[in-house]
Amino acid sequence: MPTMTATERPLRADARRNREQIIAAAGELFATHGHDAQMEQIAAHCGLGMGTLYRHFPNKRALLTAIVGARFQGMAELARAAEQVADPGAAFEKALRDYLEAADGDAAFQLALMGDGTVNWEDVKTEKAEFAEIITRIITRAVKAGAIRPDLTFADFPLIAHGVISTMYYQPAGNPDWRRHLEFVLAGVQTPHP
Amino acid sequence: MPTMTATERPLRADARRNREQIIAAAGELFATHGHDAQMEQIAAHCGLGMGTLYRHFPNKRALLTAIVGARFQGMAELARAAEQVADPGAAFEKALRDYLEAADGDAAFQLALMGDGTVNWEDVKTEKAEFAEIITRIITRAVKAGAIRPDLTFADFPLIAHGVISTMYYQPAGNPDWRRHLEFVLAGVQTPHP
DNA sequence: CAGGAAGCGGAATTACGCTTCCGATTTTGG
DNA sequence: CCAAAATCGGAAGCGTAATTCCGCTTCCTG
Repeated sequence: MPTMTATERPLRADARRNREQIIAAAGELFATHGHDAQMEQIAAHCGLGMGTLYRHFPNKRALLTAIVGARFQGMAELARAAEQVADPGAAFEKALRDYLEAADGDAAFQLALMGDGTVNWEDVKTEKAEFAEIITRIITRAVKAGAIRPDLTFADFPLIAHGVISTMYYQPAGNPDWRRHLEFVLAGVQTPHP
Repeated sequence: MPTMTATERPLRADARRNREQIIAAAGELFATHGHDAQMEQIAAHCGLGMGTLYRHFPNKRALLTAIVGARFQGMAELARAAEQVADPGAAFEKALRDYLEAADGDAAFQLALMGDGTVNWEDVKTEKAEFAEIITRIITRAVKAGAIRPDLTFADFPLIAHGVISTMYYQPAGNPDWRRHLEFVLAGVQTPHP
């Protein structure tokens, strides 16, 4: 029950402020340093003490999970936008491109997407399902239109995306190799010629 | 100067035995547990003490590097075999397939190939160069024969291979998803149709 | 087969980072 | 403005795993 907060009085003003600061700082530091970002760094970055940090998030994993949840909402947003593209093939391509573009530069999100064990997926179930649903629709439409391999399913989306993401992750930030990698993958996903 | 061992007396018999045991055990444990394999586990697995382990390898990184070096020699062997295939396109495909097949099930080698920072590449320069040379020849030949994209170079080999390897690594061992991923990648690397 | 160099064992040392604790401080409701 | 409740700060506690140290043992040479 991640967010079963029915009868809960609103946070005290300072607490809300701090919580936001924490999420912002942690998002930034995790993006830069991946899971190696330290709790102390994060607290310091906000000018807060450890106690405060731990009052808001019981442990590092919970903090990371909260951030990944937020990122996923952003992804769903992007996917919805891609869905608006008229051409089914172009819509799929945009969805994939935007997804990767969004992951670029965010080491912790990359790790999370690749499936290292540092996120409580239980607590992001909803956000993830929302995203999956949209992508599924996009893929189905593109397949029906004959724009991409007919055997492509939603399960392939993480597969191919994560491959490209690993190129991002294990390369110095800013290295553009992954875009070339993406071109190969996109070519491979096209409807094969006879 | 990694191996500038000119005037070096041969290891004592027991020492040589132990060194081999260490490499074997470490190779196994790193394969199974990745970089999380512990030095103590490795020592125990050989029935040796920590001191012995550290006499042979000054630290964990050196041990890992030694093992990756050995693996790379194996890779070069495989690449040479692939080069014997008459059809240039098939040779390339075999080289890629065999490379990945060899990495399957070896978590530490996968990490190393993806480029996490746990290997001293300096100390494996030779083995790596040897491998690169062979793969370069294979790619050049396949390009000339028109079997694969004309813009493909050696630099793309790690790129596409590592994408697939990340699917291996971040999936429970034995999961075959990466083979499907590989099919996409192979399709994407083919000469594009007009 | 004796002497000494080369090796070995494994407990103790270090280092590092997450997490906990609790007195001090700030906010809020009346 | 006051007292209770909610928050905060940051030093101390812990667990983990690499690495070091050094007295003891085993192999090799003459």
